[in-house]
Amino acid sequence: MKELEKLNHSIIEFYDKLSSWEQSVVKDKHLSLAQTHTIEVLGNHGAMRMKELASRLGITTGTLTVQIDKLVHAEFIQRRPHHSDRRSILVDLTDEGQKLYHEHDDLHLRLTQDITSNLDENECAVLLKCLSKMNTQF
Amino acid sequence: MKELEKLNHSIIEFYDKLSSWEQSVVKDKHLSLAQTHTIEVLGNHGAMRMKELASRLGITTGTLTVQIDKLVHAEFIQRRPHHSDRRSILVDLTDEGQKLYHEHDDLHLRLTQDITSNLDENECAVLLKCLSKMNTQF
DNA sequence: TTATTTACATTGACAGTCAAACTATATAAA
DNA sequence: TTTATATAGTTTGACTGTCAATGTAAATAA
Repeated sequence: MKELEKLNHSIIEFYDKLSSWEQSVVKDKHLSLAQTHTIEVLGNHGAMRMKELASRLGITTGTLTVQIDKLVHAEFIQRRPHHSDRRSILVDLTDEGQKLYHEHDDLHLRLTQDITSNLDENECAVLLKCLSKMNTQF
Repeated sequence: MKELEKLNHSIIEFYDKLSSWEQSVVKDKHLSLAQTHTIEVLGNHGAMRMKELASRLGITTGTLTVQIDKLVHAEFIQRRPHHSDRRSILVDLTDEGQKLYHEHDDLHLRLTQDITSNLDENECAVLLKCLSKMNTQF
């Protein structure tokens, strides 16, 4: 039980620190957290409908519409018609958006490299296994 | 290098899932994420000055003032004079606020229990060690 | 053909946020 | 001591992100 509490505390601390890191990273650029997250999801999963994107982001389509308007205006995102459903719209990254996504992804990778620099090979392997198991268990 | 990318991806996924979980937890109650976080920090560290609390939350004192106003009104937080500096104000949880904090903390503990249920004893130990190292490395 | 459902957009009303200006107190300099 | 500067917290104005409710067009079911 005591061990579980330590683990719980460590997870919360880890989450907080990641959160601060992300905040400071986006503040350095001229992007908001919400916009970055939108670009992140599109970069990870590719073009998708508004409905699906909103669901992945955990926001309503109304909110997303406004969000996408801004990102289209900033030329990071483009709207395309859906091939079979004329009600739907496909949202996708532009080349500029892709570039931004990869820049951000690189920052993440560098962070991961930094914070795992004190872990040995076995620890890294176990950590990855634990994270995978936890992610499926969520 | 490939292993590092997997780790990076797992960390991002873990962070996203924790984020969604927290969002849904606070939505179930009638509290905002920001308010919950404020109560969390005060519960973890005890009474502190506005300045320090704002810094820990990563917001300005102006923003915090408004936030605390609401939480004082909701009777989860109280303002107290600072013993030696009359410019400063100590912010602290009320009994009601403490109760709320423990409720939230319990939810976190239960989540940790859930997501680690498929890890064996050794994995848990290594995970804790990795998280601790990563937290100090940040 | 009509009714219902679905996808997205629009609007109005709030939180949360910051930067800048303000007040009161503390600290340093003259 | 008196004055200047720095610090803690508050207030205000502007902006973003958010939802709920409503609207519009297209798809699907009756």
